[in-house]
Amino acid sequence: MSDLLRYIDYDHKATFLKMLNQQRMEGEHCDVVVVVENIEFRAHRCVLAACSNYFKKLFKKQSDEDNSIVELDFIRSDIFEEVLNYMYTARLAVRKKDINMMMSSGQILGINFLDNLCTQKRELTNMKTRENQAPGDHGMRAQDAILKELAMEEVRKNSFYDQGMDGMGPGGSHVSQPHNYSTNMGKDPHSHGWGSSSSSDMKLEYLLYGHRDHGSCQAPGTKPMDHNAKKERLLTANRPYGCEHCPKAFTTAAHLKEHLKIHSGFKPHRCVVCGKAFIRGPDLKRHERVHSNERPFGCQMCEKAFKHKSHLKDHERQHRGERPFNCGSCDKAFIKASDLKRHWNTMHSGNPRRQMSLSPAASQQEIIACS
DNA sequence: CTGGGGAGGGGGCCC
DNA sequence: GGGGCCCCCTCCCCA
Repeated sequence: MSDLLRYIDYDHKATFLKMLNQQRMEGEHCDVVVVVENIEFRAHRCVLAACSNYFKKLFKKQSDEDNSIVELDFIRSDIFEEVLNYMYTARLAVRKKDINMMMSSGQILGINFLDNLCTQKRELTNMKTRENQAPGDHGMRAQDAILKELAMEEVRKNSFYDQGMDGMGPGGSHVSQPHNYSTNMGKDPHSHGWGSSSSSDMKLEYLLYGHRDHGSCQAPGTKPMDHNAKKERLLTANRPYGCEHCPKAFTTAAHLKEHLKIHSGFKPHRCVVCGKAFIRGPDLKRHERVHSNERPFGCQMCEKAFKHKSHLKDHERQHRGERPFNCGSCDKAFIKASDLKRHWNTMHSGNPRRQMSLSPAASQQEIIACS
């Protein structure tokens, strides 16, 4: 289930879990029956709605007292069984000959990542065939597939909701009761906790793509620490909002949301000169000084000017003769923290007495994380 | 020639 | 969006 949750809009995840827990407390009963080719499949309404735009829209139109039987005639029972299995386990098993059918069914149901996974799987299957390898495990972990995609190409903008809705063509689907599929989908953020699709597209996107770089949150140069130990340490420091992808934790939900963008790999701010992309607008703005050569941070004591304010700060220490970064393993001192780090890595990294200290002038700052 | 350090530059990302 | 801190990379100088 945890893998599945990666694909659900961040804002909806809590609601989804709450509903699931509530249903568990009520005895694990499934509250909807889906009939396909006269075969009944029992499922949780919230699971279906969380994974499929089709069901999300469908259940939005129904009150809880409405019929809890849904009949589908646009999908094969064995395909639906696998789709259902995917919804509950985030594992997808599909025969090669059924990939197209699975993809079209996924489109109609508004399960876009299912479509992506089938594409991946088809390519993988073709590759295996070409390489004349014995067929392996057809079950493909959803996150692995997406991580594979991220490793192979840059992240493209891929509208999740829109494609899902477009896939539901007229006459392509119907259920036992009449429903108007073109109204109100996602427009009421309060009824079930499903937020507005327009405002959550970006969040959906990065959650859809999952974690891009598992090692990115580890401070460079630090000894790898156990993930749980790190998380525990961070969470105890009055940071209740922990990231589920890395050990970091934050003081507010807004900071966590901002941080989650890092894991998406989604960089909407692109430099028109060199094409380099950034997560944040201000970072792009700063980058543009590379091309414009604008140097807004001038030194008061000499003619020099800098593109980064922090560079000016480093530079000003030269004028003041400050060397606040002291090596704990020898008597060297440095103007810049990175110089100290480089020195320590080259001169003392084999030294078990791994210590660096700061002069009183810099003791307020936590300069370098060093295990 | 090589290694260590000074200094500038650019990016990541937390607050 | 801005401020700020930290990191790494690179060029250069010098012992």
